[in-house]
Amino acid sequence: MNRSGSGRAPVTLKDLASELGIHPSTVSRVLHSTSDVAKGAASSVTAQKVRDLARERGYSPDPQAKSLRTRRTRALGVIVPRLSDIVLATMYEGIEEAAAESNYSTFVMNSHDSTDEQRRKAEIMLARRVDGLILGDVHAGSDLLPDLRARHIPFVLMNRRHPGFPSATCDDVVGGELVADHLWQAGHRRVSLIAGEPYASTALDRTAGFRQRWRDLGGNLPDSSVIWSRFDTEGGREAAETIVGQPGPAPTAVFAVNDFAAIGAMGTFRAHGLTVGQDIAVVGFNDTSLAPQLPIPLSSVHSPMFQIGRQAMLMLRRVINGEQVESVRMTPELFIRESSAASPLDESQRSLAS
Amino acid sequence: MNRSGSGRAPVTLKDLASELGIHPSTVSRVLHSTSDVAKGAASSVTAQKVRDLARERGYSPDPQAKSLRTRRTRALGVIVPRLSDIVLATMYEGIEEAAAESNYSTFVMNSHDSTDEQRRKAEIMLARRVDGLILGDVHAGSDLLPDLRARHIPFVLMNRRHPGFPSATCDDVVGGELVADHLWQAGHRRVSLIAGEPYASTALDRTAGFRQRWRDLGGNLPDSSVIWSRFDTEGGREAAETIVGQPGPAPTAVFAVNDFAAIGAMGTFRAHGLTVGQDIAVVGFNDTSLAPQLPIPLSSVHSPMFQIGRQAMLMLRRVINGEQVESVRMTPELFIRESSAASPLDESQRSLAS
DNA sequence: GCCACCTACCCAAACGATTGTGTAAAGGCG
DNA sequence: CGCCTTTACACAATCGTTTGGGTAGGTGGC
Repeated sequence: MNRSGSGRAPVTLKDLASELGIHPSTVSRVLHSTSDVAKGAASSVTAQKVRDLARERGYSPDPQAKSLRTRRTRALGVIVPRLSDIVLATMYEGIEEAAAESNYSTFVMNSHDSTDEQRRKAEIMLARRVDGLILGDVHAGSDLLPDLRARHIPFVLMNRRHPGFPSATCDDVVGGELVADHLWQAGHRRVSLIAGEPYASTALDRTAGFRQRWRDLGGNLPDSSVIWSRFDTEGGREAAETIVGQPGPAPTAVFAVNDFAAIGAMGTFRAHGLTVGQDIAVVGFNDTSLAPQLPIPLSSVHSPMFQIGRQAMLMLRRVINGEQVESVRMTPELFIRESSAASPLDESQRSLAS
Repeated sequence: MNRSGSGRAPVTLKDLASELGIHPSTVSRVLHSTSDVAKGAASSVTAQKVRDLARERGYSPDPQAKSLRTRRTRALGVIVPRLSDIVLATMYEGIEEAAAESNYSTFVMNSHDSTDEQRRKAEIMLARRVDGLILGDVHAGSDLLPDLRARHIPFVLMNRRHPGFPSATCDDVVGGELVADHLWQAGHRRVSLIAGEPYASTALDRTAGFRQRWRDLGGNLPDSSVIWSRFDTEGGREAAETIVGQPGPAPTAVFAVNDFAAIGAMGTFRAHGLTVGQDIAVVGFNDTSLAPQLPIPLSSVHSPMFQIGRQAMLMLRRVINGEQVESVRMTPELFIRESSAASPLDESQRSLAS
């Protein structure tokens, strides 16, 4: 069984020690410590010889042995709905970068936004003895979180927040407000929301931020104009289909809480003969790299996804070290592009145009 | 699993053994084996007691201890250019699914398509003592591969291939041919290629497949019509800019070897007043979930990304077990959509139309 | 000259599992 | 009844580190 992996057996502490004629523990202390333990461990001459030989032989400590002894794996578990969602993937890139800087490694798993899978994947991670978890897929009423806390497992939330637990997120409420301001100022009065999944705080907060601000501005936004949907293009398409099919005058603007839903919606509108940016304004969320490059560039709220990932990792590290942490909400920024640049036509123009 | 409220120290073999008044090794043999070693290890009565207690206490073996002894970590390393590329992310989902089925876990890292980082990340993975590597970012002239082979490290390639090494890829040559056939039959005679990065076999094969077939059909495709580019929207935009700016009659069709490059190109064409699908046909590659949902649905060659990921994982498992493996090339399929559905206008119609 | 204190190490016990070998008791056979 | 298998375990080494204790020999103070 051990055939193929046995290229060259990795060099161990004992190898180095016996080659130098000293004890493995001495080698360990020299290599291991930041010269505070090392000071008492060996003469500077010996220490140098040890370090030189270690480099020469390409010594790298066996992480399994180390973990066994120290009870720390320096591995983290990351659970996301799906990595093929560019938003989560970008956050993961932030995690990975920050993790690598602190000599952590990360396992990632997809939960497909199923609470069952979420729990199952978490248990797999814990069976691997990860030092902590980053959960990017928490659901509104999750009972996994109290459970993990009761078991004293270090974890932080990412992207979606949950009251009472530390999280790194975008300030989604503000994001929603930005869009409300923008559309109101552009002259829109009839809007619809493609609101996302009601179990995700991102969807709830963006929607809530928009609605509250819209009301404050004097706008009217009936419940029927808020369409809950999946986060992907297909979800956006279906929601747009619903919007188009609704009785009464069509909205002049649509806010989709996710770029992909927005893209799906744009497809639908076009299929119904509406020109996005003229007949109907569309605003997305996250400002994925696609948004500015679309045939009709998509207005979108930029959320610092990469930084959210980095923050989540840094927070988790502090939780692991027993520190108290506060949730962070990073500020979003609205980028207005062609998909929502024009003011709505008034009714007379509208009928002329068609 | 570890549902019991103990919270802190996981239960060990020794705990179970002392509670039952037997030796840890007996417990190990009972739990460890698929009743072939277990048979001789304990009476069926004892075995049952062990299994019951293990379940009750939520025992799960310490993977670090296990690895230390067995010299197998059941962890794999995956290196991709960037996980925020939906193509690679989808492949990773396939890997993860297949890995989970075989009780493997995976580390993923981004190399940003830099050979330096690629090597560095590989070393980090190996320092973690992964059982094998899946490389999704191999470059044409890579010297990392022979190096890994010389060190007897089990690995397979994914997405991109490299002569002499096992890989799981799409049959990109066939993919290119499909596009050539389609565009030729639709009546196009002047085409340009947005060819991708010349160090990626995907780009090379798709381009080569197209060019060869195009010539076989009697077409003419000068070198100047093949624009090498990045794989993202920005790359597609730039390439399209180049195409539009070239002297002589503009092409009636463009084949971009990647959906994102195609999307970027579509944006550029539109900005230049060209209607994609009428004035100019565009075909992409990979058939990402976006393609059919775009405002102008994008024709694209579907590559079985998820399956490629699964295959790569299964291949790696066999390599780890010392088996001989053959590369697999999975067959692509062309989906024709609005972006390339129409036949090109001939010159007279063209001048009338404008 | 004695004691205390460094210096520069060594020793050995963990950590939690796997696995080759040993062995008492039970049972079968002649 | 003695001998030889089984049966059903126990024992102990081992994987590579870390880490709390030694300890021998030298140095310095009084």
